[in-house]
Amino acid sequence: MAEAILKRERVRDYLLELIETHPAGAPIPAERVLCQQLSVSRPTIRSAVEELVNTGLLVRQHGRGTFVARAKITQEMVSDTGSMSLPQAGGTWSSRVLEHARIPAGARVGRRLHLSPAADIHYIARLRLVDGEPMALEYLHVPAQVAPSLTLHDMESGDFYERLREHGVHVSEAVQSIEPTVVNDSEASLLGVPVLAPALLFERLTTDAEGRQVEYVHSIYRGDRYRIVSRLTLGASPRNTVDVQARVSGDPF
Amino acid sequence: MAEAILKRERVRDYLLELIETHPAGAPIPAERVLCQQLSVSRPTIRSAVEELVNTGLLVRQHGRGTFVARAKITQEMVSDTGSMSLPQAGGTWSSRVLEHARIPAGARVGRRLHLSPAADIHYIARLRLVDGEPMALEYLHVPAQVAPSLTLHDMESGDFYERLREHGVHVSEAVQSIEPTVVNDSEASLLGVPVLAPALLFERLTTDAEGRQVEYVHSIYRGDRYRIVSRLTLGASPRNTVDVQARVSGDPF
DNA sequence: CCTGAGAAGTGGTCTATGCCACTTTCTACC
DNA sequence: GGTAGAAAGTGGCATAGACCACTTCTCAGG
Repeated sequence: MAEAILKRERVRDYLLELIETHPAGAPIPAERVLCQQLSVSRPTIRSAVEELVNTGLLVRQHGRGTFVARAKITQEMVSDTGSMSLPQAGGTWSSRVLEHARIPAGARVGRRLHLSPAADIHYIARLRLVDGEPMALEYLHVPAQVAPSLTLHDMESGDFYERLREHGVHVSEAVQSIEPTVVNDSEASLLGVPVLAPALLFERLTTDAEGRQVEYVHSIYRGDRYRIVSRLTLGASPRNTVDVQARVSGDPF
Repeated sequence: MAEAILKRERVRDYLLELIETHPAGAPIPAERVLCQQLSVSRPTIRSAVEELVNTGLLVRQHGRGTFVARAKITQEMVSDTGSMSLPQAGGTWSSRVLEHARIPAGARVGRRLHLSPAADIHYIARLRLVDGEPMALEYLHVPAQVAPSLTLHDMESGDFYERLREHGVHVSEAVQSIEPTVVNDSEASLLGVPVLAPALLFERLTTDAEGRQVEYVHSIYRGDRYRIVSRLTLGASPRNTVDVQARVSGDPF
């Protein structure tokens, strides 16, 4: 499999170099200049620049130029397309399984899933990382009765709801709550933040087409790395509606 | 701000029509066909399609075609009030004005409102209560230049955006971020919670139809009394919902 | 000295076109 | 009948060029 060296990627890498070596706010060469320097056409340049603008590394200003963004670490906002999961920010997500078992639900989880505390559930605890850095702790619970043959591999899969569908469970809706909290000792050490650091507590209860509770997720997200951003528009529609607009564009300084 | 009818937007709207009228998984016309139908060039088509792919409404498959995405995840924020305000929980809301002045913006607020730090703003700090019990602290900033004759009464009014409209300011959109934090000494005493208690920090930057920043709001909500609840449904159309997304930020304001 | 008009440079949009890579379908050969 | 291969249709990448909109700077004219 030879390297399919795309010009667009070559340009992007070149720009990333520039971004790293230039201070925030510094201008990068004009698009027409880059064309000559890299021997590619302007649309190709624009495509590469656009990608970096979307990820927040560059800021374009009409008539002035293109500049290195103020906060270089800002990542792109991603709308999760297929699977109904927690909102995921840009970067490379990975996860490490901390614990995995088939255990009784217990009182708290049992109440949420409308189960007897003695009923078995599939349980998995994961540390979720972005670019190798801890981002969140996630505790997933699925009643054993709902999907008896669920495997660890199923629960680790990126498209978990697809796997559930293969087990005959058709997810239909979920109620999610978000509240602020602070991390305790064990959470702090797993996430690599100080004890009592601010964090977001997500809870999600998912229901299938037959009205059964099929999943309860409890997550702790690092407050210093995670933030919820929403864009509200007042338009023709009667409510505060917004069509999926992915980006909150680059913050001019 | 006149309509600068961009072809790209025309194509996008046309595609949105198709997406709404076609079932999930249905193919949309080939790019070269769309070119003829809409009398635009293929790069323009591709640009519009790309936007919708990024927002998760379409799926492209090399060699096969472009299809309406299978399931869109939408997240509806429970917000009872019609106007574009912070989500408000049940109960009787009231507020107590803590401070009110016309002062220079200062560096932090100035940067968000795109003003010189020396530019005047209307400033009001309020303690918001629910059923007589403190719920949140709210700090509202409006550039004096935008609405020179704004009064305290205007800013205290329930329908603040309606008052702004009477001053010739037509609010059009806002970007809001939510992150976890803990309260400091003064916040703690005002809210009646212990120091370091978990809280939610809301920030909202509002823009008017002319693209001016017209309002910056900074609020601290008690974590023990306030929680965001959202209902996620699978397969619904994104209309009349608020899509919440997230981003990683290394430089929180 | 100040001011305003224009030049020059920037990003923003769009066109017309070519070729490549992948998938599906149909056909011709065995 | 089965199968390999060509053909057709799709999206993926890239080019060269044109014109527009906005910003900044310069310089002539007051």
